[in-house]
Amino acid sequence: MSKKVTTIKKAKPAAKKAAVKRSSDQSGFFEDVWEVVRLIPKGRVTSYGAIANYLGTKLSARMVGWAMNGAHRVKPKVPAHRVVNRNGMLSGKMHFDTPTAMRELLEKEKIKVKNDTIIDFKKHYWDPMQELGL
DNA sequence: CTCCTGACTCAGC
DNA sequence: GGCTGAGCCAGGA
Repeated sequence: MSKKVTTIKKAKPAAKKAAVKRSSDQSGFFEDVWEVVRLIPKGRVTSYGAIANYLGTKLSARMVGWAMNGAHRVKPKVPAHRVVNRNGMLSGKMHFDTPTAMRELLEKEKIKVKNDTIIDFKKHYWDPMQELGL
């Protein structure tokens, strides 16, 4: 059975934003992700794989996105809008308050976004290992 | 405790 | 060159 197939669900409900339990904030892994994301300079973007690789979990870029899931409830604001998939597509825009919030924020950073995809993504690409120094 | 899903990515067809 | 399948880890039901 495997997966659910490729039918990508676009219209996804806002889901529950409540149910916020700050009990498991010791994940460590999550904090690391948020920290790296917060280190992303303005006008720069990075991919999940880059962060995952920097953390050493390159084999699981998913976890990075998972960490973002909690980024909404973290105290310091996490520029999740600067984190996109390796394609530069705003995959997580649907998880923002509004589907256009991510694009608005990116455009505010002088980053061109077209069709939910960052133009010249490679140019705005910010590698934590390269900038932070492995 | 078990099963599944999930903001990804790579490899295979 | 686009789509399918499988792998990864962690948290929620």
